[in-house]
Amino acid sequence: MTSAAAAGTGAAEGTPRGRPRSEAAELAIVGAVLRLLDRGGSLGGMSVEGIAAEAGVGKATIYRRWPNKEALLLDVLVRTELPEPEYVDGTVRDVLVEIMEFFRMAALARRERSTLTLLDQFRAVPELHQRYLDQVIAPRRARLRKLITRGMERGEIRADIDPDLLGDLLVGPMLTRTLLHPDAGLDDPTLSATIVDTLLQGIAPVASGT
Amino acid sequence: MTSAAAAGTGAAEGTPRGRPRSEAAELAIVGAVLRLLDRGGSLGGMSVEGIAAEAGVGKATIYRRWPNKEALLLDVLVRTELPEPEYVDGTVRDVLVEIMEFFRMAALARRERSTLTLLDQFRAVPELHQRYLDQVIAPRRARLRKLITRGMERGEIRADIDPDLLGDLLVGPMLTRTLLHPDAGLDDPTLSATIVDTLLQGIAPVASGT
Amino acid sequence: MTSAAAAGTGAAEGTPRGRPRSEAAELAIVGAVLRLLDRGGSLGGMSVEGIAAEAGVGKATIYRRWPNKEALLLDVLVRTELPEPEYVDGTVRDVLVEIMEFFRMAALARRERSTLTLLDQFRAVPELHQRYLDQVIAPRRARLRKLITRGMERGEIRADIDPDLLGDLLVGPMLTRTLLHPDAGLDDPTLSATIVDTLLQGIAPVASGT
Amino acid sequence: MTSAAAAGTGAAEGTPRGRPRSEAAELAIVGAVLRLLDRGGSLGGMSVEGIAAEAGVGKATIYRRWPNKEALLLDVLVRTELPEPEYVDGTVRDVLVEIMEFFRMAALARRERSTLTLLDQFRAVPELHQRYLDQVIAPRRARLRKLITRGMERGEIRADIDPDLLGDLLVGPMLTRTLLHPDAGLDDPTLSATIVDTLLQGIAPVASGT
DNA sequence: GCATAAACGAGACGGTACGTCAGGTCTTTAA
DNA sequence: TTAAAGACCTGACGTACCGTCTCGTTTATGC
Repeated sequence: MTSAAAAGTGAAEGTPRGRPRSEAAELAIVGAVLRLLDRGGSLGGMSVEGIAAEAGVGKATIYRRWPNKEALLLDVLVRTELPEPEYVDGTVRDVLVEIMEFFRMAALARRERSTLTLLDQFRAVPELHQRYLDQVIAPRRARLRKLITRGMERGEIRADIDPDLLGDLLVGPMLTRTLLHPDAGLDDPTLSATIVDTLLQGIAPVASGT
Repeated sequence: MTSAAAAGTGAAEGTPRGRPRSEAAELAIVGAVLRLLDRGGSLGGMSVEGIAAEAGVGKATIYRRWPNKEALLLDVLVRTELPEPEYVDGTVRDVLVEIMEFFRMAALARRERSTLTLLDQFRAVPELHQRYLDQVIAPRRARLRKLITRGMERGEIRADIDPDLLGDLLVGPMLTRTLLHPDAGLDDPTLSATIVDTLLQGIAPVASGT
Repeated sequence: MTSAAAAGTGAAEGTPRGRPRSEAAELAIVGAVLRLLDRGGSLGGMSVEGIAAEAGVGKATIYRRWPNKEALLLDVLVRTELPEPEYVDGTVRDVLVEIMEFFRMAALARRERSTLTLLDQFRAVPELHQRYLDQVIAPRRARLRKLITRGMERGEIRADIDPDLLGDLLVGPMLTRTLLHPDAGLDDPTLSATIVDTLLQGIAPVASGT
Repeated sequence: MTSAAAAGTGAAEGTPRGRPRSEAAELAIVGAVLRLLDRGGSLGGMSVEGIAAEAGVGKATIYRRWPNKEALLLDVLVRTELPEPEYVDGTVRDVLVEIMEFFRMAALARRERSTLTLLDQFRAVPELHQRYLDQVIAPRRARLRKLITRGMERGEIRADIDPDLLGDLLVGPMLTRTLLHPDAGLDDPTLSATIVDTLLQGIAPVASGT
């Protein structure tokens, strides 16, 4: 029905009869949502009528593509997910810092916080909730986990730690600073390095090795 | 204005004429919200009319106490905040584990996730946003920070770390598991200890091995 | 549900709880419809949103009173039915002329023509169709029939005619001139007398003529 | 749905080259309207989309032929107007009865009543209103008037009556029974004769000739 | 002990937005 | 070129809530 369906079904739709969906309209809609977000609107406070007006599009054109408001908003978030750079080579520590920088930037993009709103609203539409987790969160976690595992194999990270827990330890501070004390911290360019190094060294006093 | 105002202003209300506010109604309202939440409703999808009906109360009785829906929902969350136990004595490590257990329990109470929805919706009502941060988050952070500082003074924690960052490192995994992969992890009773110990030891391989 | 229901049920509504329906709003709605009609709108081309806007009223206030647009419009027609004067005494011929004048005036009120639209639209909602017939048409017919019967008893009208057919013969020309050639005839003040007299005399040449 | 029209119209599909089915589409459209009418639909409640679907035709194919919905519906009515028989010879009384029988049959065809809906809807499109009056009503009236005039010349009808009024007196009962009390009367085969004879004789008692 | 005054349940009020449907136009592919 | 299919914008439909405002009733205090 929407691009989700397109992603799901392989192909073989048969010949599409009738006037094809206007790609321009689709872009106008997504663009309108982003424009309204940047103009200070919150995701939850957005109305389909407002989006249609901003996009210069009929409401039906929106509902032809997305079954409801939440699906549209989620889709916009998925589409605007920043492209993660290729983390080429380097010590695991350096790549971790790089990944953390990506998270920091994504969070700073100020859309992240609103995202969480949807995660809750989607309890009523569980497949959407799952879709966000699958399409945005899971890939991030997978990349992180792969890097961590590699670090363990190389001997740069202790091998007796649950890689998932380590991922959470890394991502966690980004999340708390996005949600719980948003006024502080995210714009410190040394934050990523500090987090990674602190984790690497541990918080116990140096002498406590014994 | 509301019970918040009552808490804020000292007194000097003059003599209250007329029929006093029914405490029973207030309890019925809060109870209705909790009942609806437990029944699977999401915070965002809740309607004042539904709450009033569930509580057997007129809408005006709600609006007499809270200025709008968000304030009511936030207030319910604040009121149902679990009472934090007194963390008496013990090594810093043990107390940290205890605190983390409290966070884990609060998150498991399943209200936490919905809470985040409000944090975003409150961008439109910033003083409510601030109030949640002030009344729920800040106290938690303060307790945590105090404990960390004490740990540093006692030499149980390295003193060259930003205590706030350390707080974020501790709380982060609880948050990620609440929001980003809720299916896993929170019900593991050893989680808190694992997090604290991992942090204490660091994730780098033991340099001076053997 | 609406005034129809009120007319139907005898009484015993129990105590009406809550804020009572605003009579002002009801008047504003009906008034708005009439204003829009006078401004040239056709009954069929009228929108509930337009009516609500013209009346300065929320749409829900309309739908609280009438279940749909057609019911509202029909109700307006029923309410604005001209009060028929008391046809006191006089020869049957004179009273018939008087009645016909009433019909002519009602038709001239320019609402009659639009009424017919509803009569057809109501095929989908038969009870409304019936209601118009019952509340507007039937009373008119009854009055006419009573007068005709009286005329027969008094010997002023031939007794071997179906009174209903006679009623149709009288009303017919008003109807054709409203619907089928509206540009002509209705504003001739002698029309009613001409119809009645033509019918009384018959259209065949006077047998015992000369 | 695609070959529905082909199934409906029994026409030869023949060579699909060039311009295969201009006329077939037209017939399919008109046929679809009549089918929907017979199936109980009202003229006003008919949608172009429904007609197109029923006809197995694209909406554009309809709009290529008629400028709007009303024009289509009116055209269908005009096309399905019963062919009026040649009223050869006989006394004027007999021919009048014959004409009235034609009106009665047309009214019984049950399309007449819906017609009236259009007459009102056409206030917004006055030239359509006029067209129906011109193409359906006026010819009927002309024929009637001609006959009446002939009757007057022959001395079978009083010459001091407005022929148009007389036409209205004749047609009126058919109209009232179509619109105002549709349950009664139209299927009585003696109705036409009764109306004509009643009019000829007049409704005043016989003695009143003086 | 009786008047005053405010709170109470109920529900109507003017609005805004929802998701659907239809009107009339435009744009594809197939024949 | 013409047809079918169906997308496009517009605007109305009838519904659900928002936060406010009467209603008639109930329950405290103060004169």
